[in-house]
Amino acid sequence: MSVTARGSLAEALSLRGIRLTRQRRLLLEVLDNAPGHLNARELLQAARRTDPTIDRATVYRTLHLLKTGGLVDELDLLHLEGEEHYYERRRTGDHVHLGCPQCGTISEFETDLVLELSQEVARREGFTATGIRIEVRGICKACSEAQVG
Amino acid sequence: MSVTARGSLAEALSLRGIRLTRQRRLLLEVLDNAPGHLNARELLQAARRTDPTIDRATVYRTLHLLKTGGLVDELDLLHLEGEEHYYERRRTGDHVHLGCPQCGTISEFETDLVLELSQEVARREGFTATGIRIEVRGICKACSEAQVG
DNA sequence: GTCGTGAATGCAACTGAGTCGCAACTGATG
DNA sequence: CATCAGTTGCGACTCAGTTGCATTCACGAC
Repeated sequence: MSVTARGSLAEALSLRGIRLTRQRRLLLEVLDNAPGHLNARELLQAARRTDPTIDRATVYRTLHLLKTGGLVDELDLLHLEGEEHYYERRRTGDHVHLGCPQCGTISEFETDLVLELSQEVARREGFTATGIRIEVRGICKACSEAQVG
Repeated sequence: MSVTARGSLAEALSLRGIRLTRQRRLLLEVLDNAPGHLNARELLQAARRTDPTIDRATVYRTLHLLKTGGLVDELDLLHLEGEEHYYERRRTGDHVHLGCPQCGTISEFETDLVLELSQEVARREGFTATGIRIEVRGICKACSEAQVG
């Protein structure tokens, strides 16, 4: 349950010579345990439930750190939920975000096509992908079934 | 060269019962003739070269209209060039944006994998894609060649 | 052509995400 | 435990994007 128990994020930080402060540990924990995608405001709110003194600027600075370190991915989820950015822990399996504007649901989908795409980009363009973001907008199964009957 | 000559955007608007005002015609023309991707501020600046009285609010309202009408796609280009959104005319061929943080170049890449992806999403999830956005971050050919020698 | 009307515009004030400078504090290291 | 560069909290700031409202305009009816 704690980040230090799971290890990787905190370890990755200290490996990069980044100081592990109380605030960073807390933010990592919140990100790790979040059920869905969080934006900066939600991350701040959640963190303040544990440490009410943590500041907005710290959240932004930490997110920036995690982004450039490749530990967290920044998404906007097709602006289905708002204009802000959302953040998620970077995982090993690349995945696609599916957003349905009708019900507002964001789901995830894993497919080898993501890997194939980065390979094709490398083969045909000589472009070495370090990160890939795929967001699909459309009508989810539940909504299309509800529409038909 | 003019939007009305090319037709589709302006036509598509009037088909939807959307009034074709002087300002909208101008914005469509600018978008159509733009060499790369424009953000709202750049679009405003470019439009003001022709009509100095056009307002920021009109630009945002028009972009919103074009987005929801599916005539324009909104991108953030992995925030390589800034935190704002960028806009491009929606075309028939789906394409992928390749962004290189080292040189700041955004290039485009067409591949059947985009179509395959939307088909796989439909087959495996029952999700009917209406729009798809793929942004790849990585090292472009020029930069990796420059690095090696 | 001109008229009437609802839609669109310009303007100015506002909201809220994200940034920055700085003084106070603190985690890692010896 | 002393040191100090890196980090935090704070408050002020920037700027993208929105909104309410009075004025203007596109466009169909006549």
